[in-house]
Amino acid sequence: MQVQLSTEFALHGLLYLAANSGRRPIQLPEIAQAIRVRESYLRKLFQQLVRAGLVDAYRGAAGGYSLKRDPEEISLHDVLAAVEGTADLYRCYAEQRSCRVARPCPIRGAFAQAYDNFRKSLSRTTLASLLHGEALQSEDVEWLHAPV
Amino acid sequence: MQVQLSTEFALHGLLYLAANSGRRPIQLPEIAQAIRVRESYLRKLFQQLVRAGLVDAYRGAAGGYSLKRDPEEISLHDVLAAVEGTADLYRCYAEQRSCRVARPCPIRGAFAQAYDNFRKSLSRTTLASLLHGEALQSEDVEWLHAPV
DNA sequence: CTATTTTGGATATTTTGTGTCCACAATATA
DNA sequence: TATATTGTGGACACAAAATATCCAAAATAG
Repeated sequence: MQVQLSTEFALHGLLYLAANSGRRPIQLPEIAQAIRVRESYLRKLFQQLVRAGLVDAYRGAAGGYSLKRDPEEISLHDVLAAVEGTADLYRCYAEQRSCRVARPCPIRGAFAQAYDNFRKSLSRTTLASLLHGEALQSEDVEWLHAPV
Repeated sequence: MQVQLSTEFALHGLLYLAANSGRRPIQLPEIAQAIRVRESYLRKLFQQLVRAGLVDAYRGAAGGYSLKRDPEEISLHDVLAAVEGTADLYRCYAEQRSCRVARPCPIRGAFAQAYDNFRKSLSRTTLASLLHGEALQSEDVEWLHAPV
């Protein structure tokens, strides 16, 4: 049970967009270079983020990406869900094969509740709080801003 | 991010042991049949559970497996940890490549806290509470008892 | 001793995640 | 309108992890 690397990169990319929301659309090569991920890979990732409704994409010359919502409105959970989906944590494989555990299944229930707590906790952290949160010194945000 | 099938099966196996803790060691073929998992697969799983200290194994004729601790003392989290390990949920891959996010990393911190909530929640459910918990009707436990 | 039962290692198969490429569609702007 | 630019979607290759099986060897009850 681990968060995918894709989620980490998506997060870095989104933070870069959040930190540079003044300027309008930012091209993929710039984002890729800033967060040190290969362009070809990040390209696919951003397609997912667009489909998930986290960023807007603009085609053509001077196109690029920008956040669709305010950084305050995009939580860690939103990003995780966008990249990795929202399937149940506990698959209950046995159920499809006439599992005889009680209905409603107490195992599934326990996992669902724990997962819910997890997601609630993640929902409390947003791109904005990561950028200017308590844990982040102002100097540390440097890297997120565009190169001169 | 999903709980592995192995964890589900381990859980079923352990519940069977818990429900039959009166009789002493129970052989693998019986467990496998009871929870409807192929013997060869469950065998490997139980080796993990032994190494993790959740069950005792007895070799030789009349050998088998039994719980090492009381069902009240084995939580969902114990089982999950035994099967899937206890690595950090968020790997922070970028850190190994000179990530410039702040230290301590706020992303890692947020995930760690959420994961902690998740595990705390799982720790509150034990084999015992699954067996005679509120959510489980007495009749539903039938299947966990040895065939006559 | 002997029959039984778990062990540990090797290995095969399937599924999932990671990573790349390119023809095509959309669009700003000259 | 022509052209250069930028994202899209699909296909594909590769790597890693999960799932699954087998068997010779070790341990032990009787």
